[in-house]
Amino acid sequence: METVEAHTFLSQFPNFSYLCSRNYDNRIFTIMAKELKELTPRSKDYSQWYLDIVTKADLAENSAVRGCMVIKPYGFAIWEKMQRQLDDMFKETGHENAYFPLFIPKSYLSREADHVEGFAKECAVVTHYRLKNGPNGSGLIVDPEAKLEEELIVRPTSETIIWSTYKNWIQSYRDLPLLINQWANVVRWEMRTRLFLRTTEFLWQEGHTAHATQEEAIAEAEKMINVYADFAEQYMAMPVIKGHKSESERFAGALDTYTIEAMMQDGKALQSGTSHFLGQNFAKAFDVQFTDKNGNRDYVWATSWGVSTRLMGALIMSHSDDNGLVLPPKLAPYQVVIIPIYKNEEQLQQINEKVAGIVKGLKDLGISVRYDNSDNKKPGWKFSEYELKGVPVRLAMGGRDLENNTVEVARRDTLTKETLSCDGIEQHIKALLEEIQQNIYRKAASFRTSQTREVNSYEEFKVEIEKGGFLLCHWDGTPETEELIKNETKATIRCIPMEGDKSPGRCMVTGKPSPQRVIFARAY
RNA sequence: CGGGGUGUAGCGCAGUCCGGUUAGCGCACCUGCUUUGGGAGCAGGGGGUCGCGAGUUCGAAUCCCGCCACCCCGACCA
Repeated sequence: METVEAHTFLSQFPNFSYLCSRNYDNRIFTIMAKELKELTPRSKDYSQWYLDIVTKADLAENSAVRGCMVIKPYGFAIWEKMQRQLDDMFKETGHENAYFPLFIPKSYLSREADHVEGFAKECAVVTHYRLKNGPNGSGLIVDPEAKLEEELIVRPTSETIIWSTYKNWIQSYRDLPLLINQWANVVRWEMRTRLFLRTTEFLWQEGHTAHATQEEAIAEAEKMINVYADFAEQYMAMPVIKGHKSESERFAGALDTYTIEAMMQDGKALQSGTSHFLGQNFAKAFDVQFTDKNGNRDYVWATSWGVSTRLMGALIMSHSDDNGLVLPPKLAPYQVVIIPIYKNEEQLQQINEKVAGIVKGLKDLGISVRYDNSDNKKPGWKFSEYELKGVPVRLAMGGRDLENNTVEVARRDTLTKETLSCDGIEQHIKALLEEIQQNIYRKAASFRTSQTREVNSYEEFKVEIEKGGFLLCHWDGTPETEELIKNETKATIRCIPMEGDKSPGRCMVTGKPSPQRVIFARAY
């Protein structure tokens, strides 16, 4: 794929300049610009559209916040919907929320060998606790007198601080299982960032559980990957494949990592959530033992699992089209927007009255609705605005509708519209929202199916991987073969699927036996 | 850390090679009138240390030197 400068790209495809913002922030978002180019079927000469979701942090041109992002109110409303739903699902599965410190003493991080190796390279470190005025008015400087005895790490993930706390919480089998979730921000100083998908600071939830037995911990890890898959499919309308990570793609410190993998509209894979079986590694590193029913001491068994604001990127990249966002009704901050079309104040009053009844009817059915009768924007402007924001259903009411007792109903997913009677419109819209939710999912699922294929030889693989999508192949299970394929094709094993065809075969590279096909793809 | 590129109005850009009126254009913003069923039209208006510093010159956005910032590609990664 050719390389295109972000601004050049955006000037060619101006309706994707919703990746820019207007009047808030002057940075272009180069997120996905190259990839989204493939998704741009047409182009209108709009030059200033923006999507009120996110801006890249621009704090005094400070490179220290490079790769961070500011989520604007509308974007955060989407995140809140996701967060609330996930939180409900965690609670239904017996988890409780708690909050742990942002700072982790450096020594904690080094307790678990694999863990430190995985994260040490990308940690933000606090070394001092005070500033002072520099000599000759040179401004604020770090006070060299205020050096910390032990540096503090800004958490890249919270295993270490949480397990050092669990040590004090767990004495007996009666304290188990311990099922805790934390909503928090974490920092990973990646060399290269991508908006939403890999920001330096991000919001996420991390669950950390402790169990009396290995079986119970494994069951927990599986349970949570299923929760994530349900959320992705039922709420985000994004089909995912559940599976195990290969050894080399595993979380630092885990014995097994479960993942859900989604396919974006450019055919690339996005790891959308992970759940880890940690064995007794952290229990041993932090000396968390309990006494069982028989009076024996043993280390507890652990899991951790998380999803992040990356899911917002996944949502955008799964469904968006040339007119902007397409939100599944279950996650839309408002599911219906109503726009009046009027020639004068008197007519607006009539429409206001008519619409009030519809708004009430919709709200009674649990549908979130916004009536935008602001008079500083024209109807056409509003139409485009709410399309950009991905509002699933738009109603328009004007003079003609007043006379005929009708309303115009437009759906975002298909961009079609029809004029319907106001009688029973609320029930119709309720059904329509469900239909849109399903249709978005169907569309994504059939796309994924069309981009997934079995490949049996490495020669064929090298050709097919260039076309994108998921390739189902036999692999001999060794890190060496995996590494070879990655180096030669940039494709990685996304997962070893938990479901589907499990017939054995022979590795496409080495010819050695393979128990089942695994998914290869290029990934974000 | 390597390779490439870019800094000019709130945003997107032209102008730089080849120095020369008061630095332009589109969008956005403000005012007025007409409009309102897919991002309105016309008229008028406001807004600039040309990334920063030093130099060459009668004269620098433009040439030279130094610095800074940001973006893309790669290594790394959720």
